[in-house]
Amino acid sequence: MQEENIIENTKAQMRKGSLEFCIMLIISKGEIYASDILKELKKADLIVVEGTLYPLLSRLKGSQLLQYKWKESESGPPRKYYTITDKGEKNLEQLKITWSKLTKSINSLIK
Amino acid sequence: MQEENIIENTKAQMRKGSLEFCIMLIISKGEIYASDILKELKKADLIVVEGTLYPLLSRLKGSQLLQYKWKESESGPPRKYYTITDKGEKNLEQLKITWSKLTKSINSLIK
DNA sequence: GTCACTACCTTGCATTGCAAGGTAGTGGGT
DNA sequence: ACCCACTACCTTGCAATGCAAGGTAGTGAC
Repeated sequence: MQEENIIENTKAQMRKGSLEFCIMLIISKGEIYASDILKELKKADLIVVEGTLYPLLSRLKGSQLLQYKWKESESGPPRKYYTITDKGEKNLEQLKITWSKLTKSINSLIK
Repeated sequence: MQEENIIENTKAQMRKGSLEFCIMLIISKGEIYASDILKELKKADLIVVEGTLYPLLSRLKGSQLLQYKWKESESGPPRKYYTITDKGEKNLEQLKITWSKLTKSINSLIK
């Protein structure tokens, strides 16, 4: 770890911590494919790269929280469109609760 | 990763992400030693173990965000009491901003 | 002197984000 | 027919780091 980058590093850690949660949130809003997930994350100031996203999507698929369908693109190679499963929805509800508790805990530490 | 423990795992990741931040917050409130930091974290529902805390404190010390003084205990071995440095305070202010932005981003995804 | 307790710290493993590099489909220009 | 740019998918290898487990040492009670 570079001495200069402590803040950047901790920032990155915070982001990492909520990554799965954020991705589940995005996909829960409707079918979407990887590149557009990256764009959504970027819009929310949560920088993520391909090498992070693809393995993560595979993991979530492997845990049956997500599923995908291949769809043709109008221009370019076909895309994997991800959607959330019932199991995924249930998990996501739990994660929302967890997130809410965590933010409460930390906000109480800040005060 | 065990299939059963997806929620626990993601919960753990969320906790990890904010660990450094939380520890800095706790120490910024006044000098404290490792075992009491663990108790504070537990009170805030942020479970951490020794094997995590000690290396982290060393890292933060190495980055000059923290400093410590040895103090005798009334019963038992001496303790390392940690305090935050000026550099640490500045970092912590940055981290508070980062945290605030992150929660806003994620809360906007939740809606 | 031994035991219990507290407090410090280290080792080795597993997870995982990420930079970098790889494969392949589509379509436009020549 | 060929190449090139673009998009989209995925993998490899490295480095960071949380954690279980185990280790060292000071204090005081019996």
